[in-house]
Amino acid sequence: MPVAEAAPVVAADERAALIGAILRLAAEARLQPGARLPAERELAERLGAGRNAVREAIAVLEALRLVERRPNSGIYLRAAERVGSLDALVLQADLGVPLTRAEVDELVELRRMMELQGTALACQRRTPADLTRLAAALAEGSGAIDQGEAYAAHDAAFHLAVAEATGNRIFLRVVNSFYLLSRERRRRYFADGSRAAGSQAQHAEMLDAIRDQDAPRAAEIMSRHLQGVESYWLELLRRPKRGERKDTEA
Amino acid sequence: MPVAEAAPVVAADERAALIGAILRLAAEARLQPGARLPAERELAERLGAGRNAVREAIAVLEALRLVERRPNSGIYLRAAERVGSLDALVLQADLGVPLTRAEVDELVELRRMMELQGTALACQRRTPADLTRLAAALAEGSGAIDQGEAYAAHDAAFHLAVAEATGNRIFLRVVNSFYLLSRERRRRYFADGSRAAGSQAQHAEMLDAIRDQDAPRAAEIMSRHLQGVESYWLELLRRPKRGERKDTEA
DNA sequence: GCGCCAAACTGGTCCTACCAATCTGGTGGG
DNA sequence: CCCACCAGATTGGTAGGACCAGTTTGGCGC
Repeated sequence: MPVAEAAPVVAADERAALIGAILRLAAEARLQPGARLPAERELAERLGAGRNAVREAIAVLEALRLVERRPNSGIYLRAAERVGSLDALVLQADLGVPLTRAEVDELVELRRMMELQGTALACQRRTPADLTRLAAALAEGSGAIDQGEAYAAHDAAFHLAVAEATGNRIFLRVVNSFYLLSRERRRRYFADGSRAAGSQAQHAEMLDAIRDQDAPRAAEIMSRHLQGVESYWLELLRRPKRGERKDTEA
Repeated sequence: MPVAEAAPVVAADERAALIGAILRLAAEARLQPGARLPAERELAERLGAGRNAVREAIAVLEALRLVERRPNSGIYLRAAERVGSLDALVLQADLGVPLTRAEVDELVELRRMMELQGTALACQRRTPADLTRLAAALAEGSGAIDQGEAYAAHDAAFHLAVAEATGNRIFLRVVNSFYLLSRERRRRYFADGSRAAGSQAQHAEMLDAIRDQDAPRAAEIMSRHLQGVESYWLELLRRPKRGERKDTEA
């Protein structure tokens, strides 16, 4: 992994930075799953932090199933790439660790799968309250465009409103994690201001279809809608802009 | 190697218990999203723990997006039911907090959605290594039945092997979380030893279909396969056995 | 060469002491 | 009477010390 890399964009909290530092340290040491990490006291000293702070970071890593603490023995890496939590990825994204090329592929595929199913479900179950929420999200998006404000968050808000309209809150949680995971990418995507209007128009179409409970049409619109982002993401993978970190990571 | 379903049985470490205690405290106080939790020092005193332990617990809750810490201000509840992490549910399950009736409904629906899609994908992409893994998982399941050992973990292992055969590791992560979430239920389901054989037979069929890349057939088998568990789960909701906690929770 | 025990090490926990920012309440000036 | 302002209490954030109870290890004695 590209060592060092001074503060990437968001200077995540110092606490979060500690988590990142520990992950980085494990990566640099080429630790395999099952390997033991340095002892808490040593981590604290090496990272220039108190043992207390280190323990908090480790507790988080443990909750995300990246690490296992064995009392009186040590802290051990887990096989994260197989069964690590989805939120472990979200955390890494928060820390500025870029997604692997493969992870982006997978995320794109999974997002499409779930959004299509979600759209169909939303058509079937949307309540008046859902329609209100969707309309509100849409309106806020329009407002943002008119005011020249950042659109990315409003795009996410609309899609999450669709997910919420499925009535399945666990589904909503998963989709929300996807959006947290791709926040930075979305921001960059909509940095090109011309994209917001197109997205917004498709959202409007989608809302109509959902209101009419026309699942096939809604799914078709969503499919078309996703196409834009997907091709952007996959294109980015093909030739990363200079000045950006490569999307390679173990 | 069978994917980690390393059921610590008593997952309720004292540390984890602290997390549970804090959640319980918030629930009992009927705290709404946005409300402030007691200060760390007060939590420590009220729960009979050190501030240190409390802070670790809070750090985990924050990572799971159940809570937000505002420096020099306080700890605030977040709107967990909308955007809380999926792993927050896994954590709660580990702590022994039963799923809501609605959550079980949603989990059943979501699991079906994803397993069906996953089966189709697995048919399309399975590699020889995947087939080997699937066969191994199947064989271990048979072994467990012959030896009269608990089958639940082997059931999960096979399904996770299918998920892994999709080649989409993020998909695998999500499905894995589902399985962690329903571990206790699965254990109870297979406590009736007669169910293992039927499950095993369907797994074998499924493996055949995946080997033949016959997606429609594999999906059909999976659908039938899921039916059993689903009706069991939903039936449980209708009339909870006495002696068990009711599945109602805020 | 083997077995055993003590010392070192590990995570788990609590405590104290600060810091810096926030929030509060009261007071003094207008 | 009202408002601006300041001091003190409160809060999360962090460092560091001190134990405990197991585990691991290494060396000593047999």
